[in-house]
Amino acid sequence: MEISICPQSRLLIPLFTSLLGLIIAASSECENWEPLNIQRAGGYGLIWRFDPIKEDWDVEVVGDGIYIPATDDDMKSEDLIDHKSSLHFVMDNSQTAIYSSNDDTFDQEFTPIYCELEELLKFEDPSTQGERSDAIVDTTVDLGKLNPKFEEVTRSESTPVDGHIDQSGVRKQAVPLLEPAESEPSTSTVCASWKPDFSMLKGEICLDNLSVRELHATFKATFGRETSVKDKQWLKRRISMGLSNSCDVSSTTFIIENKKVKKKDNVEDCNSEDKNHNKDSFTGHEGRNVSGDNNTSVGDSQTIQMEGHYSGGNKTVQSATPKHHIAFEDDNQGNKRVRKPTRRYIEEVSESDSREYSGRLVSSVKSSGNGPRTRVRPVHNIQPIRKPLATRQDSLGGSGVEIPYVSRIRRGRPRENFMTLMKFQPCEMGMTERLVKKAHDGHDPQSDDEIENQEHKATTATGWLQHPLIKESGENEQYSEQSADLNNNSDDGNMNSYADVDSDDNILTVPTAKGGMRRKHHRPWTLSEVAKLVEGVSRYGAGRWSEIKRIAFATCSHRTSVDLKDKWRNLLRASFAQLPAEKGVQNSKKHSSIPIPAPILLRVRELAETQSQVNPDLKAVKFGSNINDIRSGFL
DNA sequence: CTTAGGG
DNA sequence: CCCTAAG
Repeated sequence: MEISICPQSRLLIPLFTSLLGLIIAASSECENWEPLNIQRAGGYGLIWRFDPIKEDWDVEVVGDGIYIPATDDDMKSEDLIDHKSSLHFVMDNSQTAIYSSNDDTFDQEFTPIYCELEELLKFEDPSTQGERSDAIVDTTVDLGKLNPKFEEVTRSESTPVDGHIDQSGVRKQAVPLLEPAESEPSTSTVCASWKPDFSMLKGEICLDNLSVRELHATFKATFGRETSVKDKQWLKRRISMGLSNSCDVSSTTFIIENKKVKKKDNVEDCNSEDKNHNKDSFTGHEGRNVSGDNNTSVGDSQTIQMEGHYSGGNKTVQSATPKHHIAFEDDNQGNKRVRKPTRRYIEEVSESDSREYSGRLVSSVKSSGNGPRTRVRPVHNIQPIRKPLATRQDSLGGSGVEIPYVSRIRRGRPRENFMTLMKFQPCEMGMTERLVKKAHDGHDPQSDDEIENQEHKATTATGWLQHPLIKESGENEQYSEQSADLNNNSDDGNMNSYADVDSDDNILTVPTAKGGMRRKHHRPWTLSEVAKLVEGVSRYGAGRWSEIKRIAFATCSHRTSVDLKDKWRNLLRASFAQLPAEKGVQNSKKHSSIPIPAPILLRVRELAETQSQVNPDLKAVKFGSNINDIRSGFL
């Protein structure tokens, strides 16, 4: 079996690795496993080959063998990967299968399918490539059906595939991947459940071949710090995990050379390629509905990745692919799903390491099923010893290549790929296709501005947000909290920018442009957020914070329901405070926070009144209307 | 866990 | 924004 995977699918690699042996992922619309275009990938790639003899995986490097890391740029402005860059399989008979499954039983039914594969796209041979690509289009495999049946298929069998690959095209082997949990130093349970990791494929980016020393180097490259652990097995595992942490990988640069992972000093060329590659990505999602619930569709592998990394994340997001989790073969054992190590896990791993010199257990990040948002809570015996660790601006072995601190820096906030994805899956409320489309169409900042303007106009005209075009503020400089996110995230490999906006690390205050000090965790509310909040309240009523949070703030991993509540409280205060003065606009305040447009405040007040949130004396007007009526007006 | 309210 | 109490 051979699987090609293009570097641009690097985010897939982790996925891939976690899947190897089961090799599948799905999303609600992850219908297609289309051929990888190595050509476009720039000629780099990895080929994993299953050696039937050794019953093991080998990895081969195609092209320069440069493992192109994801640049944050890519993620910021473009798709993570082309949605066509997915896993693909080539059957014995040179047919390629597209995996297509939206079967509900997917996660349960799916069993690893080992395909006898041959090299898919020899990119030295374009003709072959095209040919196969064509063939691929029509070949689909329904995993649901495929699974059970393939159990019987023997290895030697090879049946032609015509148009529709049927069972015979694919075969499944016993999955040798499942091994009893090995004992290793400082394991976490998460790890245990994450079975199919690199260590299973001896390909393992060939960490196997590395000496302890090299492993240490790799470790450092991966995690940005050293380790004293000598246990090769452990090291490999850690590294694997680190690498598997997609975005983390992305920020680290490796060269795979002679089947060894090495640090790569020069990154530029790769990046540029990535950009080209991802250029058109957005259109891939165009027109997809954004209804936010079960139908939410994110493209293909992206969803997978998203899930991979935010498996515990935002519910709304998760619901996008609720039934398409990746299941591991061993269903008998409790149907455990395969999960990538959580950020927390990684963190813990790192920190357990830190213990070596700190002598203290540090971790206390609240990671939960509730989303990327994490908080440092004074729950256990935490020592603020994170401080010295936090700023690590290590560079790779003095090479000058900066390695983002994989485990700790990126806490509390979703990665930008996440954000990017979410961007095209905006809150459904009042959200308009138009807006979405617009976003898809070209991301013209100008037009976004226009939208914003329109919004304002509408607002002022009616004193009401008729169509709260909650802009996904990424593009607008003015209120771009998200853009800040993106930019900031995009600098993952660029430690400098870490200092401010983001990184909810230990530091409590952060210098602002104006010289003031701002709390680190403080995220000024953007207008769009406020609008969302208002809209949310209008729909669900004040008090249904979690609802609002889930629906309207699906994209905002920060902003807990409590935050919403607080903000609403403030809005209320503001709206009524401003009332008597009847100021045209909200000028007087020289608060650092953005001024809230009068119309919004108006609406806040309005809502407050209709929802009996007002002081009894203030709500004279109230009686006429039923709350439900009012609400229904917005539904 | 969610909501509400105080700090 | 944080924390906590209460359901």
